[in-house]
Amino acid sequence: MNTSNTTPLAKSSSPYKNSRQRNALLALLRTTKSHPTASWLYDHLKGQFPDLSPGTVYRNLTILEEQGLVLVLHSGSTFDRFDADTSAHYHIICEKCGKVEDIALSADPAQDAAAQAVSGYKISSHRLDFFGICPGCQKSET
Amino acid sequence: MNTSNTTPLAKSSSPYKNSRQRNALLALLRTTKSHPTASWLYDHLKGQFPDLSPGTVYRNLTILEEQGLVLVLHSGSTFDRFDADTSAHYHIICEKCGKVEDIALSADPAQDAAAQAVSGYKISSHRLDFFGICPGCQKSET
DNA sequence: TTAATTGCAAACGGTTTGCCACGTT
DNA sequence: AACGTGGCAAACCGTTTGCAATTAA
Repeated sequence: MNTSNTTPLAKSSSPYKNSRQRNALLALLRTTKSHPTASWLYDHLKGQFPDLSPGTVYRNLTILEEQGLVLVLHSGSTFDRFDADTSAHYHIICEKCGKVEDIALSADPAQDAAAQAVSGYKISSHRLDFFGICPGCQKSET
Repeated sequence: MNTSNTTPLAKSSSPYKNSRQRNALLALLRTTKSHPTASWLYDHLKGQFPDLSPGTVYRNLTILEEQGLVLVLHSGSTFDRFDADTSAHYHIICEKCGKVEDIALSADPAQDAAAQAVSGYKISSHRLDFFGICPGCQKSET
């Protein structure tokens, strides 16, 4: 048996330390339902952290995602959006202004079992996104 | 009434010409269900068009999408995938190897009406993607 | 004291674009 | 002839990364 005190810490693969920037980032993301972009988060955190760099925002978003505290939305643009609401819910995306909103349709967890049966995949999740024109953009349509 | 023969062609905003490269691109995309990337398409077309450039592939994929002949899949990677099957169908994505497959679940068009009623959006489509581990990757899991 | 985190700046990589010659109509 | 298209190369832009200094534990 191993009697030394140099025993490798069993799978302590993520020894995160506390970070003011990361805490503020998560707090900010939790104040909004607008599914902001990294650049929006960066701009809004600069008030608190004048020397903030984009790299810090991206690194921390990655960590928060690993921790399961944040979801990344690949909404179809060239940039990603982020969501601190990790409960099962669906989104609706405006094809004109690019806005991403939650949609009040209850998520159906049974879908995963059906998909698993049909595909042989081990399903972990699904996403359902609707595309259309939001009420505001409908008014101003040409 | 307008008797001149310089009448602007009413909204002829897309006077596409025929193009060997674009025809071959669509033909190639129609031969596969693997939802290939632009780079895969580029590599496979180089045989026919040794001087082919990536720009041509991207420009033509954009045109084919405008024409409704090709769908762009934002599967969560840094790059997009393309699908010449424009019928309503859903996808399943392997989180390990990145493969994208069609899933044999019938699409439900009624979803759009429900979403429209609940959101006030004018819905045009929805996408449903499942995430999980494919049979092949399950075997080789650590 | 150890190691995670930060800011900075440079690099990355998929995609887009300007330019001019070529192909299609 | 008119104009969409192709090839080439440079630009673009959101994101990632290497590095030395800072900060958390």
